[in-house]
Amino acid sequence: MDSLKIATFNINGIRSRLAALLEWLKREAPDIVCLQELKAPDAAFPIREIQAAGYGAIWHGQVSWNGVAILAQGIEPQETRRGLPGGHGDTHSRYLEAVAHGVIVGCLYLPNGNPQPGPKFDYKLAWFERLIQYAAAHCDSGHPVVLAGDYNVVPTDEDIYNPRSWLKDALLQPESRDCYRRLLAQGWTDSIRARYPNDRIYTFWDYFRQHWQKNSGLRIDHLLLNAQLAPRLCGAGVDRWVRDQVHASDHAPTWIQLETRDKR
DNA sequence: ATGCCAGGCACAGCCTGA
Repeated sequence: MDSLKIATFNINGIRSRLAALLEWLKREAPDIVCLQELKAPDAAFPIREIQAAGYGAIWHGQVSWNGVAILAQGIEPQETRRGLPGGHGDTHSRYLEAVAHGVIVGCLYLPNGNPQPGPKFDYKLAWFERLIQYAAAHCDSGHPVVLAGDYNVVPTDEDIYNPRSWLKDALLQPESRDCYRRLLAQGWTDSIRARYPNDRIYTFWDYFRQHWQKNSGLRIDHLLLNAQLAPRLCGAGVDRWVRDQVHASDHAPTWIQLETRDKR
């Protein structure tokens, strides 16, 4: 291969969306996939079907909510972490990390945080602080690292169709955006924004009010690259056709391509 | 200010999502 394609996809229920996942894998053939919102316990993860599609996988499920997985084409991802450090008593399955195809891949599902203010928003910010602290070491490690997932943050007003009706939402709060900025300031590259500095790019369209049909979207799924990987970024996109299918997830797969050999 | 759709589970209305 001359490039490495890494995707993140909030699948919103892997059991309800398995056929869509398999069709997408077949058509787009990503090398690495980060999945969020499995909404299934570990025993219900469809590993057989995913292996039949040519992917190895690791997963961290949970009954009803959350759940993350990492898929790798043709190989078994080598798990390096399950859950962020700290967060005593945090039972949510929201972080999984592996080495695959020569890169360290962190797959994350950041808490939504609504309603705010309130305990759920406090949990979101506390989780974000744990991520920021953990990511600092990764950023400067000298290893190639990508942190991909559903960050549940709209970074700026350029990342939403119209902020007016979302001003009180946890995804747009100054505290949430400040956490995201501080994470980037460690030295991470927001690869979609780097690749499309002036375009409206959305990765999520809620099921209400015909938002998909009107392209009233939000950009909340992000792939962050550290300094070892950023120079290799050579492509990015959103597989909008997946969102257009009947019975689709409210997110679309979001992906980047990395040159296999470093350009520097 | 709330509901709007949608998935999952106590399979009947909730809870959660974003």
